[in-house]
Amino acid sequence: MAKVDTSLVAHLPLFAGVKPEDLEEVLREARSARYPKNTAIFEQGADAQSFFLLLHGHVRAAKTTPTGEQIVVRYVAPGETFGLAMAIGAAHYPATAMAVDDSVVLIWPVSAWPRLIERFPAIAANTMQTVGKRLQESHTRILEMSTQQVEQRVAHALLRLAKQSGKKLDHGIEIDFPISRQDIAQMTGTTLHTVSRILSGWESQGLVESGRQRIILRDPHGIVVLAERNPDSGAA
Amino acid sequence: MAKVDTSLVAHLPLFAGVKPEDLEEVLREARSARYPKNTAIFEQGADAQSFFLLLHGHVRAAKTTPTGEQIVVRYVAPGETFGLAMAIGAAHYPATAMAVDDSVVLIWPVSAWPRLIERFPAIAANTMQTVGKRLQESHTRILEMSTQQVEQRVAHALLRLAKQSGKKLDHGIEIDFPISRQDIAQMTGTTLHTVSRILSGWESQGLVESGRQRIILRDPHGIVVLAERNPDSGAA
DNA sequence: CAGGGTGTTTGCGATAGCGCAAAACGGGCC
DNA sequence: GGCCCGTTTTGCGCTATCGCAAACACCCTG
Repeated sequence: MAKVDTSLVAHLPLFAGVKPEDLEEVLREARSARYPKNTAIFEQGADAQSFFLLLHGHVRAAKTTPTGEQIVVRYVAPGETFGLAMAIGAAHYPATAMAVDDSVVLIWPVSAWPRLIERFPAIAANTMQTVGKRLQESHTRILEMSTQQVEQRVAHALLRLAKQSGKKLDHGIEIDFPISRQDIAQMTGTTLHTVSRILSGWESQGLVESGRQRIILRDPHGIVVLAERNPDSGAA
Repeated sequence: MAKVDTSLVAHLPLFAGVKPEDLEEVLREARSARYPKNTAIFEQGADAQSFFLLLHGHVRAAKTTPTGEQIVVRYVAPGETFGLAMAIGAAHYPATAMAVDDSVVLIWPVSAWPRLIERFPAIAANTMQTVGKRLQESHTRILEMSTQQVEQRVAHALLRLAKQSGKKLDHGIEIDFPISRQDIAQMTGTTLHTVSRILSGWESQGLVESGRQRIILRDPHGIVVLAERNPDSGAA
């Protein structure tokens, strides 16, 4: 297993406030692993034995209901942590993590957590902020699901994905990992059919360009307008 | 301002792992205050200058959209903390807190937080768990909003309220604070009209008894059945 | 005890979005 | 180069739920 260069991760929010010379000690406790596209990293309900930092690739965290329905909790971008169950006192992972692209992660055993935060309180503080931010994002999502129609929610979801994982092209912004209509439906609380109809519509208006598991925002500003427009103020 | 007896709060999750003799020191940094029914404790967007522990009463945390729509983030029960913005690194309160009943709270200035968690790391850990639990509850709520119909969501919401703040009566469980149909609508992502219709239906089936800002679950088990039933498996 | 105001109930029409089904598409694999 | 499979598109009918409006009920106040 190749050693991870501290300079590659020193700037990450997780390590803010950790002295560079200490960082090596933190990394020594971790191992790295590669997960090919479409492999599970951990399963919902499994014992939370590790926590993770994504170095390369993209990971989808999804939650499944007893009846088999799924929602996408979030997409993890490089530099973000995931599988923090133990930090919040959960013994089992509350969701399933799947690599949607070939991905490389750092893995710490949960047993290292108490020692880490004792030696490096900044890590605990940073994690607290991360969890807090996710809580606020969740609330935003609930707010949107409560007050907006599907089209607006899809617009917001795409804009967030573009911001988090967008690759700038000269003719727009491309979501930088494979994502299906079904995935977007599971992020916005609708069906793949409705998402497909919406994207088709947008495509014919030149707002997006899309294909199999691929979406390019051709007119991000136009989508912002859609996202923010009051539903009953629109033209016919 | 009356001194708060440590024995009244020693058992709260927030103080788990804090030695009783240290508790007094923690409480010395707080002041207590009383908020009459229907007064705001803090407003969304205001500077987060304090964090709170509810001693008596009930508090509603609600978030408002730019266009004036509201959702209820949660109801705070006695013993719970709220207004933790600063713990998660937010400079402003992300929601408005309003006493829905005459309420008594302990108030710490945010400036006390760094000192507190340094001297009593258990408090930081407990807060982390609290925030983590709320995050999971948010995800559950998103899951429900994505996959269940309104009637089931209302059922779940009432069951949660009953669990958190239910008063046992011989003929059922009463939600122990004033709550309107509108409030329930804002918890479940629907309209007060739909909630009213649902409750009327349940009332005629003997599942609940309700009135002005008052709800009694007469048949909690029956409501559990509703909450869990697969929508398309029900009888007429 | 009457008045006013907030919360609740209910009817009715409108519709966004679902659900099902089938066809078209695309692309990788052999 | 053809085949197979997962993804996407699209049509069509259906209905859960909204939105508006009006009538009510209840409580607190004066």
